[in-house]
Amino acid sequence: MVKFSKKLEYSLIALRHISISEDKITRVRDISEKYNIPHDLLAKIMQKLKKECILESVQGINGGYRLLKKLSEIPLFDLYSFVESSTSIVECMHDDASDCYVSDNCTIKDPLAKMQDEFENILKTKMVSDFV
Amino acid sequence: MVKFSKKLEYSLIALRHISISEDKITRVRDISEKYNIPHDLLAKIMQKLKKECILESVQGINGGYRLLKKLSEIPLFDLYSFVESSTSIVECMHDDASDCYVSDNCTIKDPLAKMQDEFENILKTKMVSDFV
DNA sequence: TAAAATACGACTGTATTAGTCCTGTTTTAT
DNA sequence: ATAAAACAGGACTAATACAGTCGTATTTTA
Ligand code: SF4
Ligand code: SF4
Repeated sequence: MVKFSKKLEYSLIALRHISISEDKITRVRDISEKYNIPHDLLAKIMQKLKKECILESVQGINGGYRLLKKLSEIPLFDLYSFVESSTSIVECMHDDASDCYVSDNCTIKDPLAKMQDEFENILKTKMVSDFV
Repeated sequence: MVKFSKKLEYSLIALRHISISEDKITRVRDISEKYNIPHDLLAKIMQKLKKECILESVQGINGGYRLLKKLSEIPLFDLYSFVESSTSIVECMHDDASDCYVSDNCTIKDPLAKMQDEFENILKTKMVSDFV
């Protein structure tokens, strides 16, 4: 199936929300309550985005998150690859070795590789700001 | 995650194989053995493709499958929608009602819908013959 | 009439995603 | 000081979807 994960959707929603509240520090709880997103899950996504230098965090009782980049400078592909466990449309294109037992006689690898490129290009072309 | 199902890959491999063997009737076993695809699983995929008028079947001891269409006349999208349970990249775009609890406040539906169109256009543009 | 093929529903196993829980650290207001 | 409220993060559980198996029936031919 070709389907985005909730994590990716939640990232988009959260980044959009933070970008709108401008300078102000935004709490995870503000976002999770407004959009009915599970707090703990969203929190971990934000932590991940911090590690990837998209957000910065402030701890403590008045803490929260703030944007480090403009949404127009974040390709959707980045978000996608940060958040998803794999970015390949088929098993054999993962970074680690393939263990597909068809592989040796597989006749469709090359065309699929091209399609993967097309898909990725869409993700690389679109910026997070396109979702605001 | 954005990933094709094995069913779709097996369909492509099988259709390619049948198209190469021209007129001859092809048994499921021929294909499953050659490409290490589980026989029973492939059999059900072929049954599905028969229902969708891509293949015709002959029962009995010399039975098997034969192509009804040219591969260049079968969009990948058709195969995709026959074989996958859902064709939408997010939950709320399924045919049946959405039960995403973000939905009411969701800010990203429209851009995602456009992206879905782009993805589908790739699938509609490519023909199964492009994988031969 | 036995063998070998398709037909098909029900079932099981497995992988991934989604969500929860628990404990820790940091900062601030009181 | 210290309690409250925020981030930090690992471990766990639950839900879902995919992949594969099994059993039985039907069809056809040698
Ligand atoms: S079937 Fe072919 S394309 Fe698919 S995972 Fe295996 S080797 Fe790759
Ligand atoms: S979060 Fe928004 S885009 Fe995603 S499924 Fe829910 S309503 Fe649709």
